[in-house]
Amino acid sequence: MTDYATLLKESDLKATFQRMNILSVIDEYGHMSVDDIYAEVIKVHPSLSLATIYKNIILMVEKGVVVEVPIVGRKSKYELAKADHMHLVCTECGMVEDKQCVDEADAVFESLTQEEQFKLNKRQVNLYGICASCQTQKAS
Amino acid sequence: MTDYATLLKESDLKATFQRMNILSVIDEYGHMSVDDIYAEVIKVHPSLSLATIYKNIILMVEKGVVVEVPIVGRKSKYELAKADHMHLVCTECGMVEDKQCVDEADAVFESLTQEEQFKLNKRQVNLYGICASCQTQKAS
DNA sequence: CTTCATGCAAATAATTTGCAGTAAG
DNA sequence: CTTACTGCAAATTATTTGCATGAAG
Repeated sequence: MTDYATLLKESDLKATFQRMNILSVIDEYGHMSVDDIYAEVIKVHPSLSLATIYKNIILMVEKGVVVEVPIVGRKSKYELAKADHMHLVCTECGMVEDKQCVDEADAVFESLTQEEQFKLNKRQVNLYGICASCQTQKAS
Repeated sequence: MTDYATLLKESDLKATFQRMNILSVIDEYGHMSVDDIYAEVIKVHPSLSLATIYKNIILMVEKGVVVEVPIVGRKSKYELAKADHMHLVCTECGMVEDKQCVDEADAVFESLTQEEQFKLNKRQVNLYGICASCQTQKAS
């Protein structure tokens, strides 16, 4: 994914310099909070305002370009919309890693919710723990 | 669960009127945001302050008495600590319902993370969709 | 051109903190 | 008694909004 302009236009959003910057930062790092995005983006475009990030995150989430990933004990992060997947979340360093969904599990969720007349739209699986890198650091 | 006093003392927290109120409200409704708790609790104890709720939620989460449930597009809710389970979250009305975990899925998560040297501590599964009651309301 | 987006500053909402007064154990 | 907890008000942080200017299509 590099063509953020097309992505934006397909969602009826003008392809501004600012929006493309925001998307590219999210894309590059994978999972970013509003503050993370701001910190990165002003390196390239120092006058880009926090308000613009807030406004655009809200818009892009509405349009489905970007997805919110709420996390225990931290501010939400945002990622580019993509195929359903799970998250490994390190409770030490905050790192978030994508992990492919497991069909077996998905099938179970599907049937579970159907029993209950619940119309399932979106699955969110976050696995919290300590990443390999933080484990070795703690050991030392 | 009714003995909030014991629960608190076991966690080295004084069993104050305020804390027992907060716990009983969470217990009664299942999943409550800070504001929800405040709205309920002042019915019984009108002078109980929001600050007290914030301070205690933080404390009780640290002590493991209460658990944060972060939710897409809304403020986090809190529930009493209990056996691992999943959540059905209605994106219309915000209702959250507990649903028992599925052993098969858990086993998969366990092995998936082990491969990766990730030390898994806590699983969080949120299934977003529309609850039966909101579906019938929309139909009408 | 026309419409929508940006940036700033100001407004609002959310959360945290300090501290004097209370209550729990 | 002693220590920890509460409530209030003030401080901070987070998020939203209004509006004049500027850029996209």
